[in-house]
Amino acid sequence: MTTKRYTIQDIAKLAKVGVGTVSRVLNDDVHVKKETREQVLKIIQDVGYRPNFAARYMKNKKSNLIGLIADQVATTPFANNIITGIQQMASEHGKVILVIDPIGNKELLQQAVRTMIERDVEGIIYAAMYHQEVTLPKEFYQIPTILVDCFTKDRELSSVVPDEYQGGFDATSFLIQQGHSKIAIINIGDVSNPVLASQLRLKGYKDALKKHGIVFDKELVRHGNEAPAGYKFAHELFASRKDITALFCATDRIAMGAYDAIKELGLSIPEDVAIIGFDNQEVISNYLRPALSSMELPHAKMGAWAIEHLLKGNQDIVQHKIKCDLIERFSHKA
Amino acid sequence: MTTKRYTIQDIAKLAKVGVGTVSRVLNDDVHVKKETREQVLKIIQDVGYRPNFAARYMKNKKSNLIGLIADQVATTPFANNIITGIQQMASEHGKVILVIDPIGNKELLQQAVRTMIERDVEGIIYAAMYHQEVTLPKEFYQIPTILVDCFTKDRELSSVVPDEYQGGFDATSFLIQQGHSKIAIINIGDVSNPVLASQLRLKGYKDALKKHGIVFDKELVRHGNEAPAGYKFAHELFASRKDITALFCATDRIAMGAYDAIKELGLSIPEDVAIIGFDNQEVISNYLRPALSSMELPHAKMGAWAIEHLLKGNQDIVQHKIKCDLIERFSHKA
DNA sequence: TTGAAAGCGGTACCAT
DNA sequence: ATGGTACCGCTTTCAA
Repeated sequence: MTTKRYTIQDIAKLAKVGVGTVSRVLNDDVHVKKETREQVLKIIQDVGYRPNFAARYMKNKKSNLIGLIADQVATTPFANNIITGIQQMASEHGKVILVIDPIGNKELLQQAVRTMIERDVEGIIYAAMYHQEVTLPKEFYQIPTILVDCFTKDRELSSVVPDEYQGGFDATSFLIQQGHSKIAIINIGDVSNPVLASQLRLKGYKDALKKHGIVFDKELVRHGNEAPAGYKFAHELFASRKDITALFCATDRIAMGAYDAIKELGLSIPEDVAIIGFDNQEVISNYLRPALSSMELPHAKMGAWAIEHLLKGNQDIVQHKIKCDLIERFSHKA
Repeated sequence: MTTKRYTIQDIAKLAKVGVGTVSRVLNDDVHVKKETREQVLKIIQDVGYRPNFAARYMKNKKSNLIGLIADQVATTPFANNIITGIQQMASEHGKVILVIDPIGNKELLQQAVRTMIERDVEGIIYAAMYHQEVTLPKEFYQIPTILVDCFTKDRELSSVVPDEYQGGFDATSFLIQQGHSKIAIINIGDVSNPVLASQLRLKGYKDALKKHGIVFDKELVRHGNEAPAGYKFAHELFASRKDITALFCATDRIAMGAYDAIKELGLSIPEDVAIIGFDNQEVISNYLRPALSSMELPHAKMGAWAIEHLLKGNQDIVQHKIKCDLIERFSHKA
């Protein structure tokens, strides 16, 4: 296996032409006689020759490489979506992706950027596992970088994040348009130290209420994480307040827990209560009974945007937000 | 931005030494006077010089690159696990990963291998989205390749797959040891045209029964896909056969549907029925109430094995199976 | 239309 | 311990 690799010289010799000529046919240069071209092509075929990329690079200095630093992909259920968005878009532009996961380690991160710089990537896309502020080593500032689902305090690196506020606003507005006015919300995180997404989604919720003249009732909001919180708070909410007819869960996982509680309470979805989730984590939203309508976190779109912005070559730094769309399923009336 | 890139010549000039010397300090060669080294190092620091990888490669011919072709990552909920397994192991060996997703397209696949050959990857890891037979273009055969979660008919490429049979066997044995003898199974796929995992898991189930002297009862087996099948068949099963005390679901998603049916039937997990899933798809198994015990598909381990086998440099082709471990949670009695 | 040769940025060998 | 230089595989310019 891994037999000797042929070089352009080998091909030239075999075809009894100069290396220049071989190079020309490789690059579809018109200045090659038809027969010569065919002859060379045949030999290339026969021996299975492939030009060496590094050698090419030495001349033209185009790496066609994009670095993707995806922190803690393992624990990120959405990672595939962003990787796919990036990868697909990149492929269309003839680019190839180098991935490194520094698994939350500062040193590995530093090393990752360096590796990428050494390989002369045309840019780096740094993706966090959830919408947050990050601090990055200075190397990032010497090379075109796009942040996905995160941003730096100094705002000197371009970023693309979901529009959490709009998501919260639209989810709530949708419920209101469906005729609901007593809309509870189980938000993510801690009231005292809320994550960004939490604050923004709640603000969207409040503003939607206000816009429709519904007074905000703080008894209707809870904060917690994951399915157990959804379960616990849905129980609390529906036990204490019989007037609630709709529930907005800041996470599909929270909704998953809420479903259990609601069913235990003998309430029916969507007849007695309408539910909207957030994240659109398909394994959950699609398989819940009834399937859960959810605000989609635009991971693939963020990835695609990142690549496009990178390849545009425009060095302006921009902070871009992408809309969260409501994916309608069956957790509310039509 | 992207100011001129310094070369080793620039550094040599600035440090007033020869390029050889700079190269030596870069490679930690001992034959450099301490002061000279420090001087050079300082300049490298100051200007932020990083050696060009391609130029290095031209001499030593080591790409330190591994190609990962992950087909349809987007639709594969486990992709992160295998990517992580590979990526982490690779990093430890100083390797870097080039990822391409041919999204199920033959032509893109062909192109992907070529790109990888051009970049002189040390090997390719091809990962499928679920355990299956695949047919690969001939280029794969000219370069060290490891197949993850799949294999070729000719068996001339090394592969690593989960031990589905053992998974089915162990899951069933576990239930039997818990005192169950009426164990239903909702398997994946179609009876008439079952996927490999389906056949193997079922065989494991049957053999475990036999080993413990329990006669196989074909009324206790169903075939279907995803949560809706789990829901439907669990209803059927428990309505018609009151003697069933345990259920083995060939997929956590199937179990998810089964949970709903069982709860609707007023049965309790784990008191009335014990359940074991398969795949250990954490977003589901972890968040179901009660959390679902499940046979883990060893994605990360397969990825790690693939890299290790690749880097061992041993060109023998081997078909490797990895054990599926039972991740115990709360869907059965302790 | 084609061949010869310089040069990309490193490494390593040969002198000194 | 250090500098000079050939060379890695390719592209491109120059001459023929």
